[in-house]
Order: sequence, then C-alpha cells, then structure tokens
Amino acid sequence: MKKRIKAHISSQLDAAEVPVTKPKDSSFGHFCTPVAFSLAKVYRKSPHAIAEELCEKLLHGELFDKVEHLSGYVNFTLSDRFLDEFATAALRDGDRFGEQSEGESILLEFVSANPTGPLHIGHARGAIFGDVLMRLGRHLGYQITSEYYINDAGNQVDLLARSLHFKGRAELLGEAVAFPPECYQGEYILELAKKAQAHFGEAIFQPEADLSALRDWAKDEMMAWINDTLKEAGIVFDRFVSERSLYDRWDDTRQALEKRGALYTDEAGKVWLASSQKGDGKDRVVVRESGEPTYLAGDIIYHGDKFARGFDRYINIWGADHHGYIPRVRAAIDFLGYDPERLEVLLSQMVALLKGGDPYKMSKRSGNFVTMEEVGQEVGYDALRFVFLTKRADTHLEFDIDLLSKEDSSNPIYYVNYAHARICSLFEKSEHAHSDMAEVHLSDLGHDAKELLFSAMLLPEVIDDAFHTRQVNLMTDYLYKLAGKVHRFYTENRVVGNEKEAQFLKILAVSALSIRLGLKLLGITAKERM
RNA sequence: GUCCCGGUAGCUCAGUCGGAUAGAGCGUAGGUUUCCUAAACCUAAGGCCACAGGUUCGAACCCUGUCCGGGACACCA
Repeated sequence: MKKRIKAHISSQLDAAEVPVTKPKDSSFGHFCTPVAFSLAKVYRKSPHAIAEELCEKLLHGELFDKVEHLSGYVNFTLSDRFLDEFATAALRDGDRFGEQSEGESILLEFVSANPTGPLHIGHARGAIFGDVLMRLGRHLGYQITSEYYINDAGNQVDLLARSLHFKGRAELLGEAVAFPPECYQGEYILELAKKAQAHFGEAIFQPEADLSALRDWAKDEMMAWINDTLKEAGIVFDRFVSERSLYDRWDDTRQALEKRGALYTDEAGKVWLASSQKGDGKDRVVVRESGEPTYLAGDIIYHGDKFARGFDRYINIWGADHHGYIPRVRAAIDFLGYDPERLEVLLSQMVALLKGGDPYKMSKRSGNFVTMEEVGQEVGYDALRFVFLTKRADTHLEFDIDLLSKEDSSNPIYYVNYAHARICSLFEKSEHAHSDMAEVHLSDLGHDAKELLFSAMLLPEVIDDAFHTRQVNLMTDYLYKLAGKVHRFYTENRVVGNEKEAQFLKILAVSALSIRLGLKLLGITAKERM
C-alpha cells in the first residue's frame, strides 16, 4: 500500500525518493511526508509555502480524499474507494496477502547447539527467531534453506562420552571413581548412561571400553532429543550438517587457503590463519601441534561449503557469546575468495527467566540451566513465541514465566487471540458470510472504522519491515496494536443488527485476516474460540 | 585493556529514514455490562529520554567523551 502511495507522490513531484511516514496523530490522515522541509533548502522557500504547492499538485487522482498541509507537513487521507478495493483484494488473497516474489536465495543457519545436552532457554530464543525470520522471508518470496550445524567433532562430544562413562561406572556399576569437574552434570547424563547400559551392556563402562562408539551413539541420542524439542516448538530444518563429515575435505580447504597466503606454520608446527590481515584482532590457530584441526578449521570448511553452494545471501544466528568469533570467520571467507559481506551474523542475546519475581529455578535435569522443553511445557509455545518475539533478538530479555500463565491483557497472546475469536464469533452470529464480503462496498465510514481498516491493511508493510530490518518485534507490536483497535471497535460499535453490519464485518474480516496471517507467520495458530 | 548489548514512567519495554505534543503494557487509583465473549473498554496520576559537549531548520535517535549494568575476549565448541 505504502509503495503505491510513494510511487504516486514521487511521480507527481518528480523526485526520486520521497519519505512517507505515518502521522503522529491519526486525525491528520493516513500518511504524511515532511519532504517540504528538505525542499525548503533547495528552493529557498519556506516549508509552509512548499507544502501548500504540493497539496495542489497531489490532490488529483482517486487515491486521496484529502491532501492538507499543516506546519510544513503534507498529510494524506486515503479515499474510501481506494480502501475498499484494497480490502477486497486482501480478502481475496487470504493467506497470500502481502506475498511477494523477491527471489533471492538465502541460507539460514541457526540453533546449531552442541549435541551434548538439552536445548536451553537461550537456544529457544535463537530457534524461534530463526524460524520466524524464515517464515517471513518465505512469505516475501525468498528461497530460504534452513540448516543446523552439528558440532559432533572435537572435545565437547568426547567429553559427553567421558561423562557418560564416569557416570556409568560410578552410579551404575558402583565403582568409587571421582567425577571430574569438567564433565557434564545433570540428571540427563545418568538417564543417558542407563540407556547406554541397555544398549551396549555393562561392557561399555569398563575402563578400557571404546569411547568412540559411546560418543557416536550418545551424539545421535542427543540430536534426537534436540530434534524432538524443536519439533514440538514447530521448528523444522531442511538440512543438518555434521562437522565430523566435513573433515575429509580439510586438505582441499587447506590448499585453497595456502594458495592465497592465508596460512603459516610456526616453529612448534602449529598452523595459523592470518586473520589479522582481514580485520580480526589476531591470528588464529587452525591446526594444533598434535596435527588435530581446531573448531575454526571445521567452520572454515563449512562456510566454504556454504558459499560454494552459491546462495545470494547467508544468515547465521548465533548466541551473543560468539560475537568475537565473527571477524575470524569473515576473514576465512575472504581468504577463500568469497565476499564476506554476503554473510550476515545476527546475535541472539541472553534470556533471564524469572518466576514470581525471583530467578527461575535451575533445572535438575540439565544441571545448571533451564531447558527449552520445560518452559515450552509450562507456558506453551504459542505464548513463548509471542513473548520472545516482542523484543529485538539482539538485546537482553528478562521475563517472568508467571506472566504467561495469566489469562488477561498482561499476557499478550491472549489479548491478540481474543480479538480474533471475537471477530469469528460475530461472523457466527451474523447472517452475512465471510464469502459475501467481496460484494460489500465501503462508503461513508466513520473515523474509527476507517482507522481500523487502514491498520488491518498495513500487514504487508510490517512483514516487509520486520524481515528486512531483522526486527521481528515489529510483527508482535503490530498485532498487539491491531488487536487493541479491534477490541475498542468492538466495545464502541454494536455490529450485529447495525445498519452498517455488512460493512463493519468486511472491515473486521480484514482485521481477522491480518491477525491470523500475522500469527501464522510467527508460528502461532490463531484461536477461533476462547 | 579491547569488543558486543543496554541505560526512556515505580517495573518490563516500544519509539521507523533525524520530524509534529516521547508511547504501550503491567502495577496503582477510580469508572463501564437490560446489548454481539468484561480474557474487553474508558479515565487519572506517573518523564532531566544516564551525563556533558558537538552536528542542524529540527536530536531519545547521528558524532565525540564520561559514568553505570550485562556479556564476550581459547590451541572449548
């Protein structure tokens, strides 16, 4: 909608880019532009005089009812006819309302949690953020592939195997072994050890047992668990990439890097990536003295692999604690001959959970953190999604789990769902059917009705903004405000039996569409009845 | 020390590309239902936008510096 307005104004003004925004006060109109202020300098006239001239130029055509100027601003009011046509089109589009065909291909990597323990609440945030970004992007026509990188090589998974081994010896075989402090704690280790015993027999806990078999088995078990959790949350990945599986390509990658002078070997025999040449704070080890590659080596192969697949853009969602890692990966991409600008790393910040004002209890099962599973079961993923998405992913989030158990306006998901359910109930009560709405034409709408309709039709702009700025909170803000307008309208206007019943229903139908579709893009199913 | 995120109402946070009188929810105090779902609505109180400079027609927003809080700075992943 805004694009059409903008194009219209630009063409009338013969200017390339005209800023179009929403007025502070809705009584001024639907859109406004402060362009007279910047033109004032060019033409050496007062903003007021320029705004006045613009008004006359712009009033032609069927788009606007009113074009007025006020203290330098030019305010536009859309015509009923334009709003009506747009509403009919929106209802016809249904779930495809606001779809576009951008066409760029994007590889979106997120979660990528180590398969050494259950997902915690911080992972949940990144997972939901990534999932929603994907849904929004796909709606806009981006071809998005989602990927989970499994860190199934290196010390962490070895440590998982050792943890199980110790736990098995100590708890299941009753040996007096001291549990090393670096090992994973938490009851899930014992549960998994029991499972291992059932699977392998007691031999797996013998001192000389083959830990690599235990490791591979345990890693698969953990991934299955992680996957179950994600599935429950409605998150599905297109691909999983195993770090371990990449290492047979290390030699090729190494040669490619060497050819570009990216690597050097020190006296001790360690191989370094000269990442400081490409903006990193210092060089990084990629092969240890032992000849074993570091984690970075795997990530270099992985990113080389990603870029070789030829996507237009790459997005990684990482926990904020990895932010220092960005320059070295960018450097490696650069060394491999790819454009590091195509990689965008979004950071998902920490989550602090409270319950009744106090820090949420640590989970016994996980050892020292709250799991995604527990919170998902306690508050439900619809509520969890909505709350996580109300804040930008890159800022700290603190929230109280008790808020999500309340069933009133302090719980935003209820508020939004209730607005949707109310509209559904009106359609049940009314003689008019949803399918009749295209035949209904809007005219002589009051300010409130017009305002609600206008808000409801802004969904495409919001989807666009939310995706391109990566600020998914714009969606939740919008839905919450739209729901508020629905509630207000409902309170102030008796719909069924009203002489404008059909018209009101059409407006509410568009509102319900935007709420339902908006929630759908957040991975939430709108309630039709509460 | 370096880097990242933040500091806006009692609390949790919005604030678009710099634009009109800085907004919402919770909480607090009051009010609204013979009527489509009161899980709602309305009203009120509540602000040195951390601080100091700068940029300009205009700054919560951009720049510089300072203070405070959280996090990261591995041959772990």
